[in-house]
Amino acid sequence: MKSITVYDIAKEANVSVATVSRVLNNTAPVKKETRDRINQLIAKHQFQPNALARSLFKKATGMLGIILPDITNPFFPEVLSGFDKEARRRGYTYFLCDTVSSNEDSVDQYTRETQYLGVLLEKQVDGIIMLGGRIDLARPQPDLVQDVLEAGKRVPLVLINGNLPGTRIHRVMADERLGASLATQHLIDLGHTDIALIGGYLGMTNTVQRKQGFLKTMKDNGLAVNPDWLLHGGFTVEKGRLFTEQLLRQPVRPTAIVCMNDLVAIGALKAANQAGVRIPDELSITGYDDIPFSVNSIPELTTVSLKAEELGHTAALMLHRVISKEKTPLTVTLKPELKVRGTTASRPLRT
Amino acid sequence: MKSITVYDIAKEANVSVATVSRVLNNTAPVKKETRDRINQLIAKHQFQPNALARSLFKKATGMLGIILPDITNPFFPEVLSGFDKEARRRGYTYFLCDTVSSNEDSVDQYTRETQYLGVLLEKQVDGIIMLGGRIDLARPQPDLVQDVLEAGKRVPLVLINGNLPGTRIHRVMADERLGASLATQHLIDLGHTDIALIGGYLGMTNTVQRKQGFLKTMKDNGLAVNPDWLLHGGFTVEKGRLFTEQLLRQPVRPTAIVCMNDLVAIGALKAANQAGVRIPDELSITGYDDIPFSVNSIPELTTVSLKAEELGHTAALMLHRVISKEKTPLTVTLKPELKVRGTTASRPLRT
DNA sequence: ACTCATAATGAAACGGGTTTCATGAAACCG
DNA sequence: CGGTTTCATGAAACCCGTTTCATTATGAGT
Repeated sequence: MKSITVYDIAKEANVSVATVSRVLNNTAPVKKETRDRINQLIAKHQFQPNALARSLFKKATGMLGIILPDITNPFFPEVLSGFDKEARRRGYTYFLCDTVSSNEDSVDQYTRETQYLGVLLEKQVDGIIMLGGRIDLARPQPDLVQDVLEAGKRVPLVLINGNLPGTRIHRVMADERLGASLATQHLIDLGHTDIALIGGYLGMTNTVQRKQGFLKTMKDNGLAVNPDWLLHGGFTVEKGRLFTEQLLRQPVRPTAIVCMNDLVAIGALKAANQAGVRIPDELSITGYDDIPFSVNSIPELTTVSLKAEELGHTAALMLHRVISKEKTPLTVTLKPELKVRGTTASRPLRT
Repeated sequence: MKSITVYDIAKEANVSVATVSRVLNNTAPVKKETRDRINQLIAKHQFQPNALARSLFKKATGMLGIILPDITNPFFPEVLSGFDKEARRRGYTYFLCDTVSSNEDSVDQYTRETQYLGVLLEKQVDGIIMLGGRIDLARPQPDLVQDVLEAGKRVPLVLINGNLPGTRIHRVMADERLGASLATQHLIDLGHTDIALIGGYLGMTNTVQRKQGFLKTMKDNGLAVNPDWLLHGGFTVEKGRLFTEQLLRQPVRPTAIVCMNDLVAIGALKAANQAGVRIPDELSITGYDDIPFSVNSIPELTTVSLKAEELGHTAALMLHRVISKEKTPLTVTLKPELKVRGTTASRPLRT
């Protein structure tokens, strides 16, 4: 029941706790004979020093926190996996804070993020990763921004896909405009002119930026955008299906759809399938994120790869640098890549 | 830089630290006037007590650990989400320990699990969830089992889908035999007699048990099992595809395939698709796990639902009960459910 | 006015380590 | 051989809260 301590070891080895500590951390020379005796006792009792006590003194815990919206969205495990690898390699453990899964009591997400920030601060984590794109300008949340900045002053903090321009917060971002542009240009190159854009929340930075990329590319190619073909309000499969059904009901149908993420694209796929519209012959679809599953749809999804793992990996590295006061750039922007697979094809001939 | 402490507050309020502590925890009456003064200072300085120091004294940290194989496998985020909800509701935070993602240095998974056990113990977590089914009889790992038992003696520990019969470790499990039986019987009821079983590792408990369920059901229905149609050695999409290609190459093909998990089933779907075999008309396929994506394949996957979220949820609840010394059964077994969707149909007529 | 219970508060111990400072012993050096 | 290092080790302070114990102030009851 009662766990054993350095004091117990010290007493049994007939030395001071200081000596035991020195053996544990190899921080000063100890006579071989003494060291052996202590090590033996440590092994015998399976003694493990209490990390709380150690951290309390050292003012470093080796613990990080990562705040993300929803582990159930397959994009995030990818990011997390990249983060995990790097964090682990550097000897950190981390708290996972899911702001959506845990949201039973209808507290809004901003509040939840702030709450977690507080909890992590209390736990004395060495650093925090925030992931989301919820912190944005389109719908500023002064309190949260304030809290984040405040937290950033108290503990190293790295934002993934978070937009907080003009601040001194470290960030790693994906070039959203470029990504959307890639997808759009690909479709245009295939001859498409009637292109829809669906999914996302206009209150979120990523959505806004992707939309900008889409619009600019259309404009640069001299193409008109049909306002009825701009459907926003969700990132789920279900929404994707709904939006696509809506598009297919219209008198003039687009020949291609740019989706705000892969989930929405899957929804589009399902709707098309149900309506008997053949993919990609009659309708081209692009996704966004390149979640692992995008290669498992039939046909395989053409999508923009955010390099989710790299995002997480880079953030972890950056955070570590900040913690250990190494030099590191304030912002790193990752270039997405277009993965051309099976859901896009040349524009069908109009009947 | 230097964070402020109860001492700073105490000094500024001209009281003892004891009084500040009492205000913080509302643990003894404090004169209103004094309390207000202290609260004001706390607000002013945004003071947050150091959880390390508090935990050190209280011998309770409010921290849990969850060890799982691979967050990138879509089954685990589901479990995690269920766990997260409940843990959060009870005021716990938790460390996530991924034994595969973080496995760069080719340390085997058993070792990694043991390592994490040690780390979590050091960090003084209040309890641990282990998830996996890696701890098994088929391929006993005496060291790990020993370590787990040892850990279980030191800290409350709940196993999800872990097999450690005859021990006093708390467990929540899915009835694997029943699940496999459900899928198999469903196919038999549809008229199938030539049924293959693919995927999984024979060294893992879940695989062994599912196989037992399959074999028993076949036998109970007086059906023969073709040993060439029992293909094991992996849980991935890729493996599923390989196995299915192998099946399709055989002179006599099965008319139905029971897959060890949804990923394998997706692979089977892809292989069939590529080979021009229509699903479900020419070949029926069942999955296992009911990952969120199983409703997004085309056609939607018939699968056995493990109720992953409930698994996580139940484990969290159980762990909490153990921690707070409430009574709780040693083992809870969840009954899986068959979700009949689009990949199974009546046996095709033999040509 | 006089107990007695209760409120209000401070001093000090405690939790389990790490580190600084001081001291004695052994080793090195010219 | 005396002086300077280096080795080896212990005592005590420190990290930052919580709790126990003791003491004084306040109020109720008779």
